[in-house]
Amino acid sequence: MQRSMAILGTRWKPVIIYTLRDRKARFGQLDALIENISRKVLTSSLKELEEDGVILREEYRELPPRVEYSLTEKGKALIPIMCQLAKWNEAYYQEPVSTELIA
Amino acid sequence: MQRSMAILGTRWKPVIIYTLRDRKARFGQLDALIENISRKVLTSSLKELEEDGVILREEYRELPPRVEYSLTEKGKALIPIMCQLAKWNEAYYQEPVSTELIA
DNA sequence: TAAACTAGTTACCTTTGCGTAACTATTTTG
DNA sequence: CAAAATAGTTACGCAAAGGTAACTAGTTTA
Repeated sequence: MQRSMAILGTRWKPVIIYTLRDRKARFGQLDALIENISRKVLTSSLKELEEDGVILREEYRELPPRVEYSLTEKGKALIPIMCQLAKWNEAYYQEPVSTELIA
Repeated sequence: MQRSMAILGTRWKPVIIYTLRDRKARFGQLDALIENISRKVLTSSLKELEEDGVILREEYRELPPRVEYSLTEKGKALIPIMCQLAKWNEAYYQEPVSTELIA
């Protein structure tokens, strides 16, 4: 469990994986699809998830450049888990104790 | 998903929930069961998870004092998810890229 | 020639997460 | 009287996570 958390235990990485559950996506698409994430965190999270074998980065040497991100087999194995995590909140949602805004 | 991550998106909270999947536990037990966690992070994580309705804190006014932590219904709903997350690592384990030690 | 598009990078800063170690309060036990 | 046990708290500090804004490079389009 601790090793899983060493890979996934941040606010944004599970959101990125969840967003890639049913599509490949380009950098700019991820930036647009995921509300509130900054490009900087997106860049570094993608890089680390690639190093950890969860996502695949494919660079097409075209003009303008195109880079597509998708889940590896290891990453795809997380899809049902991420979906359950997303549903968990919907089922048990309560107003946050601290007034912390989340879009 | 972002709301789920606002509650769970840290390295230790999922580990705490996983540890409580099949038992109530006292503070000192959790401290002993979870390798490498510090008492300080344990304290603050337990407090926040209680505020978020995931765990229940029961204080028995005895001597010496006894406090038991367990999962609420909302927390119990996470048990299968946490178990799958733990298994995910075992199935897809590879040597970490960065030499980051995890017990 | 200037603007737009893509996929970032860079600099700078703030906040959160986490660690270590020492300390507290209360009562029982030796 | 001192030590042990329980459940923390407190002080201090470091590193990682995260945010904002400006900038880069190469090419296509107006």
